[in-house]
Amino acid sequence: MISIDLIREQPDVVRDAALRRGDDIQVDRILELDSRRRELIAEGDELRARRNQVSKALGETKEKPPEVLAEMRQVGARIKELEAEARTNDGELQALLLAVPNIPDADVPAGKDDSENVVIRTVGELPSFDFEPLPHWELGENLGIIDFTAGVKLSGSRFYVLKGKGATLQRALISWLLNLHTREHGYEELYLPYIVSRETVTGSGQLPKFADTMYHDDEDDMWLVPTAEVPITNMHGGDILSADQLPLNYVAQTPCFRREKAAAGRDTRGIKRVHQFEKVEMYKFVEPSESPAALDQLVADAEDVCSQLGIPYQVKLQCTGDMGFSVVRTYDVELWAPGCGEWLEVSSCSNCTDFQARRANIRYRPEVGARPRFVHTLNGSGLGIPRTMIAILEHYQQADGSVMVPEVLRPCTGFDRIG
RNA sequence: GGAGAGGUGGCCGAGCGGUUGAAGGCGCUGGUCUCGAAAACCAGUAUGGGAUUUAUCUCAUCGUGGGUUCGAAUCCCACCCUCUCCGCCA
Repeated sequence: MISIDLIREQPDVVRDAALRRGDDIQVDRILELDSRRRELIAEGDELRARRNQVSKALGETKEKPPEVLAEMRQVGARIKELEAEARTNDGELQALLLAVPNIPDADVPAGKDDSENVVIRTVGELPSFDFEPLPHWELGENLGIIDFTAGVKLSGSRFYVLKGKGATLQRALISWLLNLHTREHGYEELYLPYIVSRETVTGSGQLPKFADTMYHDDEDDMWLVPTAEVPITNMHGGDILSADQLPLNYVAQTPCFRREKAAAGRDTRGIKRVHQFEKVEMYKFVEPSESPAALDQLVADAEDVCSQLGIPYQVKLQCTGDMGFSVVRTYDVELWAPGCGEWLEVSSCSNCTDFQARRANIRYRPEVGARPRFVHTLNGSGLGIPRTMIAILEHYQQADGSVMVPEVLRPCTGFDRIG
């Protein structure tokens, strides 16, 4: 959520920023509702002040003049009217404010979709094969480690089963990642609920706008997490942190549940886009002045994973049209998958500045006695597991159909080759 | 799931219709004292909204939402959460 002060002071900046993303927002209506809001508060407060004064006086004497009581009854009724109008007014205002996206950084390239994202750097040589590299869905089936039929049998399309060394490879990858981030990158590990309340899913911004992208339990009104970002953001919801608690760096591995309705028909082969997948998520709560550097660190941590896996990757800066709603700047990290012949987004690292913090009400006190300020939040995958598995399988495949395990994972897998 | 107890400021805890935004204690910050520290003493110490001549004025908030009343932390209703015991269970 953006600050109402910013819209009041610089409506054009906010409007133009939304247009750069391809969103049209109702700035004029927001300003109108905001000024009505203040009128309602002024009148209501005045009446409440009078009522408080009279009630106090009545409390001090035994006299209860009926005409005063009658007048106060009217004042009370008017206050109720004003409160009702304020509720409707604020409801509409809130809804419109929640639809205003964050302001992209000035140097973020304009563009309408991911085709206009800008490659910042490419690291590592694209491998050449003296045989035709296979896509992971063929490798996985040939090796008996990915069973698509079983997934469909159990749950339907976009579900799969990992078997044998495939399942072990995933488990090894997860523990290697968590070890790396906790031991070398300075993150604290969290184990989180995978099913969260409506309040939690609202605090991080998925509700109300993205309700149909999540799985939901009607009976208890609980939601399956689409990313660890949801519970982590709300860990400190409503808190006022002290400056010496910052920065907070968290890492958590969770499954992510996504209905993928909007992507019907896209990426239907393999495990690139599925309804349930594992992800290791990095998350930072920092002081505002620190957030640009924290974003660079997040990207560096994701890149370190790619380098250590020994797979070529590239870093892209998202253009305005591809950026998420709550971010000012996002870098994607993509691993090269020679079998499907494409760069796979395995991490998306974003600076949300105070946008999420404002919504989830996460503040800190810069110094003892100072007014609380909103923190800045950042998140980045480190990494998404299925796509990393794809890159590993396709990059390390051999002419005989087997797959070598990357060096760094071998202590965790206990084997160096699949097949 | 059943029975009971309870949710008050950073924490503990009083209050149970009217000078209570809230006693008292702890903590924290500043000061006095001290070579320094501790102790003691003194002072200060919530968050958010609105107005503003930025000195200040005002409103809201005692789990949440309603209700009663001139007036609610205090009474009534609903919901949420925590704890204890019983049941069930990985």
